[in-house]
Amino acid sequence: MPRPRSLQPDRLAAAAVAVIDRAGLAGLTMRSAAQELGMSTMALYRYVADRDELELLVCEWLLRDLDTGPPGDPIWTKNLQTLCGRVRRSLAAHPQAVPLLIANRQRCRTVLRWTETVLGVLTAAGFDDADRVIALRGLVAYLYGALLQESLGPLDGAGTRTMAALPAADFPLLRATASRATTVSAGDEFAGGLAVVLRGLAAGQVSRSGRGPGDPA
Amino acid sequence: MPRPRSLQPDRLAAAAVAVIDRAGLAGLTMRSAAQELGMSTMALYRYVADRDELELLVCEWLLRDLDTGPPGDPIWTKNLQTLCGRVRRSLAAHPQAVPLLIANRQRCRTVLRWTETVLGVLTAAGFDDADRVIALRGLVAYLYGALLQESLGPLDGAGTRTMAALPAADFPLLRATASRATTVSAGDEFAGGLAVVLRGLAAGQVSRSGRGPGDPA
DNA sequence: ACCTGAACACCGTTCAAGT
DNA sequence: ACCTGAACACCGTTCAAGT
Repeated sequence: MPRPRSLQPDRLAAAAVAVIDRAGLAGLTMRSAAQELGMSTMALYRYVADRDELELLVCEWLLRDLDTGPPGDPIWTKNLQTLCGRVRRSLAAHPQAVPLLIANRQRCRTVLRWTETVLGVLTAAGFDDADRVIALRGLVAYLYGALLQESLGPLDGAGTRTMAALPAADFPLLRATASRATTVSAGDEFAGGLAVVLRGLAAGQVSRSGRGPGDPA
Repeated sequence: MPRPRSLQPDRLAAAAVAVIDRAGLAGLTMRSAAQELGMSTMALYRYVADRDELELLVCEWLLRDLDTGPPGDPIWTKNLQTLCGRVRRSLAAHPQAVPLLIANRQRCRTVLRWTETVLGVLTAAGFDDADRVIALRGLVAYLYGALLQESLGPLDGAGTRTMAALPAADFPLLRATASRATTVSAGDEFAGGLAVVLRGLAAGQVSRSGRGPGDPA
């Protein structure tokens, strides 16, 4: 006697995100997600093959409203700014989920569509071949790093306060900068760093040196 | 009858890193680290209070040879390039440990000393107040993001190959870029992206706009 | 077909016991 | 003091059973 499915995948993802928001990423388990839905743990396996698939479902759910279309501004750096800002906006309400998105970035279809659009902007701006690879990876490295910093250690968080209390003799600049940091908003920090990267991209072709600074001499 | 300690903290950290290199970050457990040393699991708790402290020990061990002194080049961007390259070099042999370092970045003394030196370079270059905060956080965001990308998805890794096999109709640029990416070395990628950020920093004062692109309108 | 609960092999950590 | 092993409360997942 077949019963109808009691769950939409959307509800499962939303429940998992609710757990993350309340208990952190470490608090998300198959058991806690099931409990959030009032189901047995094993019932989840009707909807996802394993925990990995649940994480992917969460990523798609987080980005469900992400506009991956080209912004269409005549200035290409402005388009990249908009595209990065949209991702940040999608995650703003769920900062603790950021590491989960980064881990699943290469399998999440929405991320792939977003990346295709970013590449369209870069291509129209004249980037090609290895330069386009480096421009994309550099931009995305900043985006992930910035979102991760916001997620793990907000500027007004405990880590910053700890640094502001460091011994002045050993860490004078770190102390001063950490104190000042508490007055910089997360939005200004993100926008300011992104402006640096975009100015660097606009300033010319990217490097094509043979050896990186971290490579063996 | 007191027995002498059978272990130096260094040996514990080295054993934990050996496990990470062999079995990945998920493979590091109190049990696996103890087994690597031929001790009982609980013996480790003579040397660290908990798993968190073991992770911190690993971070300090990974950076034990990191030179945190100012490079002393007359060109300040070159100094930042050197300082970032040193960190990358310290982690080159242990890529799987990168997420662990990022998670512990605010408690690791070596990271703090490195940051103090970076701030010295930025200060000498004329950065101050909020601009210095944003320059530091932007540079570090790139550094963490780039190391994380190298750690989680190397340019010649499975994720890139998957993207290169995407349907050409939906992802033409992503396909082409992923194919091209396999021919870009990790060192060139890191150096190229870093050059973008440094060029952006050198190009002028950082942004002081009131609202970020990911903030609510 | 959908859902459940017991069970298995893990995990970090507490605690009492051995030398 | 240093180290051990059993035990507890977790975890993801397998499997047999219920409706």
